[in-house]
Amino acid sequence: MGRPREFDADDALQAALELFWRKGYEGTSITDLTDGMGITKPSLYGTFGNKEELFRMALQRYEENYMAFFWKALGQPSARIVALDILHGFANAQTEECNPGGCLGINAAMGCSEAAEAIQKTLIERRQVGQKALARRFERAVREGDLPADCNADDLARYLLTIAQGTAVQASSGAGREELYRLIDIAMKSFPGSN
Amino acid sequence: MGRPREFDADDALQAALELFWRKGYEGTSITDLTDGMGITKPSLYGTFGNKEELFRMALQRYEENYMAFFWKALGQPSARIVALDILHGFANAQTEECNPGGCLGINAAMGCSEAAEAIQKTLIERRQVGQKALARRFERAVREGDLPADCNADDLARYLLTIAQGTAVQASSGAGREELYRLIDIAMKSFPGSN
DNA sequence: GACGTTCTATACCGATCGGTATAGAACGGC
DNA sequence: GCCGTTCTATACCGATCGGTATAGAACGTC
Repeated sequence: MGRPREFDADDALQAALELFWRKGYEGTSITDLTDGMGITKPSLYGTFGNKEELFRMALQRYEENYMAFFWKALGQPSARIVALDILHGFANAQTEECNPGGCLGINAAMGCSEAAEAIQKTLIERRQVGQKALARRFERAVREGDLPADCNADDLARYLLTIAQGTAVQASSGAGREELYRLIDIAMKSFPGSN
Repeated sequence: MGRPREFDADDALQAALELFWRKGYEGTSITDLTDGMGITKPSLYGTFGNKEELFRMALQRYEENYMAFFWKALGQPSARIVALDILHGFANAQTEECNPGGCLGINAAMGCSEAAEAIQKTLIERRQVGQKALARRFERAVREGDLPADCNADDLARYLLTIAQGTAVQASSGAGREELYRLIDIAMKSFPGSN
């Protein structure tokens, strides 16, 4: 029924994802997208709706394909391993050779015009969802005696994700994986029970 | 000699600085600038050259008026106080009520189009200048016995500025000063000699 | 008070922004 | 082989982008 599309929508979405990752939401123009995805504008709008919807689809793909380590890490048996897996997972994603540097969620809309504020808000919410989930995991660790009773789970979760957000900036500035790993070694000395 | 300008160039630059701080380099349009600065386009171009030059002047003003604590902190007598002053200084600047949230250097051009790559590169360089200066200060501390001999000054400087960059993201996402202060308390547990 | 100078105000520039209308090409169903 | 459908290609839309030309207004100087 109807003419078959001449491109692979999944490949095109991946190309869009990488463009948004590198150049941000507003920094990526429709022409950048059509060129990089290898499709024409009507194909883009017909398949993905519009720029904002395309970005949201790319963001979902990003979370599924690059941030999966985060939710997997929450299942680790000890809080320390949870923390280490998360920091190493972020460092890996931010410095993968074949990826753009840094983090899509940070690069996309840190500062932006009014037109992108809805996207900016979404990205802030996504960060807070992750932070809250990590805090819940640490609360459980406190209840289980895995973390000391006087440990503030919210503060500890915020601390770890602040490190991850900082490494995103570092990676976008050219830092390599080994440097981020050494940084994580230092950061983990703050983790309860390290001394 | 000629008609006197009807606006205060310093006030106008401050207004531009705050716009760039909040909306980033590309997210701030010339119309945003002329509206916010209360001047017309010919006045803007006549006084500040063009958008890029205006941004660079705003960046210089930012470093002088909001980042001065950094260079002052380097003069503190102990490495620990240097580190604390720097982290608190960043947290203060990033959460000042009358300021836009976060950090101009982070908000301005994390992800951007080709047109802003020169700005992006400048901002990366400015971060590295600060990181290198902090590393030199810690090297001195190692020589003076203020930090342990096995302490890697480069890694420690990177760690602290990664925290600062992370708090910039947190502040742009709505975190308050008290939350950042508690985060800094945790981060400082990694600092050599804390236990 | 005419002059050169420096500002401001308006109107305009080509280019690009995100998005779409129109026409034609490629399919399955009948 | 014609039909409805769905894709693609081109050309186009108004709006906005950064930047400027032109004209007039406000000054000090002579």
